[in-house]
Amino acid sequence: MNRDHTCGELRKCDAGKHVRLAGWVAKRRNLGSIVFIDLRDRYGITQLTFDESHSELVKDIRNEYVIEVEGTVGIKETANPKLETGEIEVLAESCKVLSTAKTTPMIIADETDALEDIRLKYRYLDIRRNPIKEKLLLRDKVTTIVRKVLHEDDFVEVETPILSKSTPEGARDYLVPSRLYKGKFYALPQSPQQYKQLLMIGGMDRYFQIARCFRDEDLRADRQPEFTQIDIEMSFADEEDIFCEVEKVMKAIFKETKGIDNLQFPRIPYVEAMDLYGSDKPDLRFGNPMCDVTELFKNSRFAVFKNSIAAGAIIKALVFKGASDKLSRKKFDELTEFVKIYKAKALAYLKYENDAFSGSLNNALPDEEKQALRDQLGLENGDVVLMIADKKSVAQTALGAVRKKLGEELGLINKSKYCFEWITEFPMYEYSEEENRWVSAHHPFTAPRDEDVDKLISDQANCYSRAYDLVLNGYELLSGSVRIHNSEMQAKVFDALGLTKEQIRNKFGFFIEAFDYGAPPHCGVGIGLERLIMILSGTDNIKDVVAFPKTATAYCLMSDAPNTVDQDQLDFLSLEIKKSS
RNA sequence: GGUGCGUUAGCGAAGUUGGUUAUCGUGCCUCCCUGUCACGGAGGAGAUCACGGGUUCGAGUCCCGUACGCACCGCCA
Repeated sequence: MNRDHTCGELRKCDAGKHVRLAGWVAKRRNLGSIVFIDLRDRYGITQLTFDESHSELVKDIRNEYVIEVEGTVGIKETANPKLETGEIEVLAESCKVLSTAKTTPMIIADETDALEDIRLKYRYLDIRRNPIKEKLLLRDKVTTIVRKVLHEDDFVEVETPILSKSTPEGARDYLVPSRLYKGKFYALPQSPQQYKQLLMIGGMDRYFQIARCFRDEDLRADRQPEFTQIDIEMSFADEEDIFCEVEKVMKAIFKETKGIDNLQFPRIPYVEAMDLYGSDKPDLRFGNPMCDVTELFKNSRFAVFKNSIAAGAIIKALVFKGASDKLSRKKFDELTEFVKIYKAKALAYLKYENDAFSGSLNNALPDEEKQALRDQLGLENGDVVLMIADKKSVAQTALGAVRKKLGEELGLINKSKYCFEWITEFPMYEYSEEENRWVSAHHPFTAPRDEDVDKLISDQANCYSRAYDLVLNGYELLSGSVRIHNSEMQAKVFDALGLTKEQIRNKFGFFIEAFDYGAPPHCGVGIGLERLIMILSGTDNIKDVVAFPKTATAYCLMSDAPNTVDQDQLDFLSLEIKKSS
């Protein structure tokens, strides 16, 4: 054994003990004939003190050397309140170098000097830093809680294949060429969706898995190509059962990691969320719902409004109370550019100050319309109202994005709050301009609402499903649905998606067949583990909570994956790389 | 697929209207220092200014392209 104690555990009461520690040299302070060394391991930092008679021992010790030290625990003359072990030091009597280290390319401390790309290239050094280390430890704590809670409720952890079958109708798959079946490919699972449903048919009843998922789509600050899903499925259950189970898991996690036990889980139908917040994942840590003022301007003397409405547009308005002195002309110009990202043509605004209006709409709108607007929105002095007139989906999402942006910038968000909400009754389908057909909004195994069964084929635009998301602080934390469990219903959905019998058999054959042998009603969710850890640890960067993350172009700066392979490897797989055009 | 921003010693940044030896902080090395904990003090080394092309008497600085990084839109059943 190189050590009998860790660098995080010694306290005042250990004074006088003879101990042996091992770890990394975090910092060396040489005061002449007395030398201090901060020794770091996973558990913390302990100061080693080498007095005059021992300072020769550490003459050649440099930062990040791995050393083993024996000594006696002593009390510091003045304590360091910043360290858990700040009251003690170890008066070193020996020092053995277990490993030397070159000068590191980044400073290894809570506050490093390096930017993210250097940290990713030397991720093993980054992991020595508390901010990253703590998130990995939190992740472990959360999965431990999840396993405990679910096992208590009779859920069974089952592992499903990583080498699986390409999923049509979804994200792009990562493919793995087969050696034994030339020209054929395995796909890495986008989620264990079909397997877990087959486990229900297999009578597994209550299943979960901490499951790796892979999606070959472009990345974002909250999206990695491979990620982990806490995947849950239960039989003989509906929304109430699964919501209850998920809420139980969330309550346990927040209780044990944050000491919070008053979580609320309100439910908002999708249509209402879009209407009020312009998002299917609204951040409810602040209010500021949008209002529909289309009716008010139907016969407006402002031609732009009137004509837009006549052409099918709606007008959404968003009020920020008391924000008039915080939003400058320059800010409105910036916001006008911002909404263009979301395809909105323009952003109009009015300020109401000293019982008078000003702003881009002030001259365009007659007094009576402005007063009507003031009355409908309940405007008071100091308020600002932002408006977008556009087709419904654009007006909603663009103004919703403004709500989110200004909520952040005006400091309306209470960062210590955790606001969950269930978004329910998602649309069954959405129209794909690319493919010129209706595609599943969730996935094709999602059950429709009972009252919308007759719209499955005849009225796809107004057909809603039993799919739901759980949102936390504006992040989509999980998605799930009640699944279809009878073949007739499933056939109708495939029909609505425009799939031929041939396509259905090729794409979903084994899966559909299973439903002919007795499928229980079932439903489930997949919880995005990284997003949960991000929120719990207060970061907005998913890379911070992944041990070895990829860059925005899905590249690993540390290992240089993906890489080229030897010709024999390609030959085994009968693969040939096309010369790029 | 698209938009925007960025790339200058190990790391992080500054670099003005194009002008001579590229600046600062930190890290690193050497020396001094017995109570530091972001120790302090003195000295030193360290840069093909991402790459390729162009404009110019002259380019870190202006233009074009490429690569890489970040964020966003599309995409993510």
